[in-house]
Amino acid sequence: MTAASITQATLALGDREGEKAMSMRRIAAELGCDPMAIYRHFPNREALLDAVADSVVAEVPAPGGGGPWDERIRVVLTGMRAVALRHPGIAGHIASRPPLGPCGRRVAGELFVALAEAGLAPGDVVRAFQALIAYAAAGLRMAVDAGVQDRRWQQVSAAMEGLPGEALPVVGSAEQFDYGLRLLLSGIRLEGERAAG
Amino acid sequence: MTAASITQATLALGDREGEKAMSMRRIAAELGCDPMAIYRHFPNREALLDAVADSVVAEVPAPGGGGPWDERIRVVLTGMRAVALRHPGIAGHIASRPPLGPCGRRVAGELFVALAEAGLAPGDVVRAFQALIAYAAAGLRMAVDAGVQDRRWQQVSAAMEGLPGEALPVVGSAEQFDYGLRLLLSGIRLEGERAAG
DNA sequence: ACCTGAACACCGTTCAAGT
DNA sequence: ACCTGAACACCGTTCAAGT
Repeated sequence: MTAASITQATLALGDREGEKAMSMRRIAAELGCDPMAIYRHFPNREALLDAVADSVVAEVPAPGGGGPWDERIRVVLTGMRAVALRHPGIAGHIASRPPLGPCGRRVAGELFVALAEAGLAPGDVVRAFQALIAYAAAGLRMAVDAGVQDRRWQQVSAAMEGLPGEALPVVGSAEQFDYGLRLLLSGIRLEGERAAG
Repeated sequence: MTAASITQATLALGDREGEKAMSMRRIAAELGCDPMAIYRHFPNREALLDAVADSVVAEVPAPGGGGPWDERIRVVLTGMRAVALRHPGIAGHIASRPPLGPCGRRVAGELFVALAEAGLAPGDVVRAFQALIAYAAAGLRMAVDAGVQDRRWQQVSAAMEGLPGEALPVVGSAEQFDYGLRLLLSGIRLEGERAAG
């Protein structure tokens, strides 16, 4: 019974049975221990889920050092989305509380470096970073909820006149995510050029 | 006991005592009725919260018809954020499930029209719309969580080298939200010009 | 001192029993 | 047929009692 074994069991349970299965009682049952035994390694459920989230973020690929800054940001953020969706149980948690453990900080560091390379002023690096993380979290949430929300979203889109109902991009899809990410990166590129020139 | 009176009581309870106070039992106590009485007007708690969310979105200001498309988008989305933050109990729900009731559809319609005016192709209107809504939802969530997360976010920002710790924008602030929104709008403007020219 | 599990204070929702 | 509230199947966390 270590913090790592609890984290691992929680992740496995979430992968298998979803978000709601990761309750203190169910996790304890999975480990064959008393629910209270978990509190010896984590102060509360939130802290445990943070640890699980960070363990998932560890899988996010590191972009090669050489490429252009915008491509590196795309690799990191689409990687984060893909990795989170491979673990459906914890994906919702990652989407609502961007993980800030050691692995989360590594990813954050990569984004900071790339944004500085884009030519942004230090304060704007932080602002753009937060905007990117916010967008990534929201894109992930849309993907997580897609099963539930798709029909509702399609309703809204279809209700708008003059739009071909059949050509609509799927809500929460990788393509949709990438489109918005490219919009943000265009805005950042422009801002960096403005600051530099 | 109408759907409207239940919605109103739920909103008042949430404003007063926060998200967790809006339980079926607490709402029933507020109304002086049996918890099950609510189920005659709403199939479940989710549907009730959707109705509350939509009633809040009714307060979102309509932009004047005349202004430029990007300014109108800013008015609508910053208005949505401000309105939601005036109702802290339901703000979290609005952030995670963009409201798609009648009032939500009115707001969506305004965004669609503005994006078409920007010169985007129909399919890209939908894509950009989803990106904007995702960003708005995420910005709202950051504002809602600011009390909880601020210190954690500041940690990450402060951990990055070469950044002046004192000049950091406040996480979830209106200023931070506006910065990211302007990045997206820059990207959209560029895309519209590219499609037109 | 450490650990356990019973108990507390809740949930959303079902459903049988009453009118 | 309509309505009520007891009951079901859960929660996260506290804390007293045991070792």
